[in-house]
Amino acid sequence: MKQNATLKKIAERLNVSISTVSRALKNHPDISEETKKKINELAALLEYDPNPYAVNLRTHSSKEFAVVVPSLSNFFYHSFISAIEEDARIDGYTVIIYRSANDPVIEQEILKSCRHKRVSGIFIAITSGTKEIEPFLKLDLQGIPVVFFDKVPKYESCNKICVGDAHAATIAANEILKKGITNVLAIFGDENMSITQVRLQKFTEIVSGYAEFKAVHANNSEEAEQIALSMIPGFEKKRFAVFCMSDEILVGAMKAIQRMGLKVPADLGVISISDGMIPSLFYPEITYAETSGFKLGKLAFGRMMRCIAGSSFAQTIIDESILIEGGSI
Amino acid sequence: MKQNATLKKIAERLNVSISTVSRALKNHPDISEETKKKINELAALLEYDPNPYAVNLRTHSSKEFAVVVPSLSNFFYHSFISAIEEDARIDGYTVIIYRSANDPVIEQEILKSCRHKRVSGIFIAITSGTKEIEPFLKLDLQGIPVVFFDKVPKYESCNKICVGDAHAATIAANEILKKGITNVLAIFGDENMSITQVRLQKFTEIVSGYAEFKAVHANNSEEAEQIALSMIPGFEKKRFAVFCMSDEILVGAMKAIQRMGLKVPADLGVISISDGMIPSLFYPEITYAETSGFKLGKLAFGRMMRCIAGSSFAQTIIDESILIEGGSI
DNA sequence: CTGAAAGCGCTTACAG
DNA sequence: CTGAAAGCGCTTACAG
Repeated sequence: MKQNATLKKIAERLNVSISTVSRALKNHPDISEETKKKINELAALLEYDPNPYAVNLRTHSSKEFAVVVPSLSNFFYHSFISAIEEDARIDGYTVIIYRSANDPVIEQEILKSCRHKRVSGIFIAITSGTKEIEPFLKLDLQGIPVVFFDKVPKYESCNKICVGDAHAATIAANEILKKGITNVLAIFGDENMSITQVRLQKFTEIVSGYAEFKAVHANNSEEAEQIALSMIPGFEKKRFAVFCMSDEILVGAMKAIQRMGLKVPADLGVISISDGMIPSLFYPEITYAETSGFKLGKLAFGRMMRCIAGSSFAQTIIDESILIEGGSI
Repeated sequence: MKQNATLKKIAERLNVSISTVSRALKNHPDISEETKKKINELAALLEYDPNPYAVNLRTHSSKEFAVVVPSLSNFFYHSFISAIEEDARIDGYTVIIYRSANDPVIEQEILKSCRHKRVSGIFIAITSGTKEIEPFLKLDLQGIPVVFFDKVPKYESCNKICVGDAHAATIAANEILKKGITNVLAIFGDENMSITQVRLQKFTEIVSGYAEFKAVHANNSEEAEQIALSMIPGFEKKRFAVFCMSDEILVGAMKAIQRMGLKVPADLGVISISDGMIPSLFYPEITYAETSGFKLGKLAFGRMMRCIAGSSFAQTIIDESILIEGGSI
């Protein structure tokens, strides 16, 4: 088993002190060019890399961000994480990803682990069962900034970066009206989720008066499929569209549409709110109001860096959506 | 900013030595029950938790596993990681997830980071561009076991846990013959991946002689779509099926099929190898040979624990698949 | 320009 | 049963 190089080994081989090696490697101005040169050469040869545990123990900083998500198999979070990683790399931070499995107990354990590791900051989408937010605030007080994203607590004074639900619903609703659709089946998710409420309210506000529409709720793909199967036949197919609030709903609705052998967009239009992965699986691709995980990640990272720089002013940032046309409406 | 409790603080408050506190907290038999009791009580009160950096610096072990995957938005990896986390939790290990973004350079950086952190072990699905495996073998020599899964190198003597590619291909091929299909378009992935080669070889072996078939390669969904678009029209639609080696291929093929307005399974059959997420998005659902990430994770973890226990005997474990019927063939 | 020394928080062989 | 001491690998104020 090959030993890792240490400052001590380099110092011994070169007959200098450990301090000098340490300084030379950090390009400290005190050290002569000559000394620096020979130290850096040997370090390269030995593939020296500082032991992060020792560094952390000394400096109390880890240059490591944690991202905590309920689930990984989610294109939205994936894009979010990509954005964080992209920016973190530039600033010399490492990103570690934790999965809470949507379990508040596991979430607490992860938090504890982050605290002990003194991560530089935490990006987190909380579980649907997360009740207490004191542990998060405590971290903030200990100097570990917490930036909530997507699934955020209701509590006011914390850093939150969210998808603009009202805006996304507005975009989708406007597109429906613009296309001259007059009959709409709008399928929403779980009635208790705040994101459902916001999307429903805004959508209704815009569409009502201009189109006949029916709003229904489905708790999962199967329910959405059943609803679509039973309700679509009742609509006059002319100038008719189905609006799906989320990917989950869209998947169910599309199954029903395929099952009934209907053609999109000839027989009916389809429009949804999505991050774009699921809509791209169909032909024609589904038109959607984009909620971009990537953009959200960029915003969150910016906020985080400002927290680290000392801005303790909690702030809510909301990301707006744009319409991505896919030919389904 | 609240300070974290340390052994020293507890020792001072209780007028005992640091050594005693350390031992009491580990339930060392030398320490009297009485002393243990008061120390544990204060530790609980102060929410003492050992500084992992200090522990690691001393003991050279982290009780932390790394899982490295090319992508997160992948149901297969998600199930794999769930299985690892489930088992790791039981044994007191933490799991950290790294994303290589299918970039060999980032993969190397992650490896370096794992080495410096002296993780207890690494589970890795390599990138498609990974050429050198010495860095992995070096880790193994340094006492950090590496268990490859799913995307594994060709090199013989390493720990590999794979989907039973030959078996999955066999199941799919047999189902095709069983259904009386005589014309097959088989779309495979990147020719350089060993998984492609194995699946292609086995599939060919079984189908040839019984059906007319054409095997082609696509490096991504778009290529698969183009291939399907250009080649499907050339086939006699009677008793014809498309075989897709992976989800990526399936997505492309299904887009082409929808685009051409063909009906599944009336016009043509479709069968694939998958973990089951993508096949369930269509109607009818796609029939597939199941490769379970969860089962693979359980196998990989078992192998890892045996490595840690000292079994240096490299071993390839293969997980077998089963056929999940969806009505597409 | 360079080095000796202290200390981050822990573990553990050694001594008593 | 308990403690003093060394040491993991690093950084940095202090001294020269």
